[in-house]
Amino acid sequence: MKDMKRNLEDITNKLKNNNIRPSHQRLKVLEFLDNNRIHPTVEQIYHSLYDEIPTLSKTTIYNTLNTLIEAGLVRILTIEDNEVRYDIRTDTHGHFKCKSCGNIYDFEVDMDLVEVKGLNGFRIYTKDVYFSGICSKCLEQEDGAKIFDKVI
Amino acid sequence: MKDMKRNLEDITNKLKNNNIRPSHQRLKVLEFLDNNRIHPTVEQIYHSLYDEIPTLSKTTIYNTLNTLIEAGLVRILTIEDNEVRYDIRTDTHGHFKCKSCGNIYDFEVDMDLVEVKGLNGFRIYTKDVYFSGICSKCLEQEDGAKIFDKVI
DNA sequence: GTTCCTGCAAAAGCTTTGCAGAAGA
DNA sequence: TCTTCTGCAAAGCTTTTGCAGGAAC
Repeated sequence: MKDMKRNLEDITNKLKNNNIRPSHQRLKVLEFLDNNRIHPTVEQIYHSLYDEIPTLSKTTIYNTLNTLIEAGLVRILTIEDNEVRYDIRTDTHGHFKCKSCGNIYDFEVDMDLVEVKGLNGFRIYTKDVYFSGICSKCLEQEDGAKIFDKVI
Repeated sequence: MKDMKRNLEDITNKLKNNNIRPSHQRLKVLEFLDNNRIHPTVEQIYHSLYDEIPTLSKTTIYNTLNTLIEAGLVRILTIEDNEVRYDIRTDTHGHFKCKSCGNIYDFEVDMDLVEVKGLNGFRIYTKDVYFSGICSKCLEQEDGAKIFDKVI
């Protein structure tokens, strides 16, 4: 288990290695993404850091995220209409959105095994998989059929 | 090959079966989506129909699309940030976006064969697959390496 | 006649831009 | 000192809402 100091050092180096100045705000944003794997929106990041940095502005969150995306340290998730989310995991993995609680879960998927027809001669750079439904926690708490009726 | 009249009749029935009044605007929007499988944006639909219906408003496009989505006749594609697209195909299929020409291609994918880890006990309703890269046409036209440098 | 639809204008959100002062190298 | 970063205010876009007139049933 990493201690906080070590973690901060890692994040600082991550930024330095990509020629991004490790400003306080940038460190905090990247640290938040690293510690909270919830695929947050700009609003969530802003709200979470606001107590700690009362002078923080949303512009800075946008600036920082765009910088991190350009450097390949973060990627955008366009899971659903009108909610842009950000993910610190940049390797290929799937996302599941629960229609009941709204949480987004990561899952592992081996896309190399997927059979695809109609892309002969295409060069593929990125592969994304997005599922939606009801997560196990929500299914335990409520009657599944009731939820089904609610969301459809 | 279907003639135009027959096609219009089909579309009218499709609306009627879903308790949606087959107004002129709605017919034209659905017809456009059916004839042009380009996963258009609101802007594209509006622009394409404007010549034919000069009184058309974007509000109507939005209203119509939301009605069609609610009825399950159309679905939203959230392929990339800040461009919402609409698809008349509602069965499971993949989408490929070419980073060079921007076109979106459909492809067939058998998601039942995909091995997934981490979703035990989850109920899955929808499965979406989104790839990006360079399409075969663009690869033929230009040197692949050059395009690669350009988009990365 | 009654219900539903269209489209204008305005409002509401989210994201970007311009820029001046602050911070960092 | 010089470059880069932050954050306020304003602008730019996309989408939604309120509503009055019009169309469909």
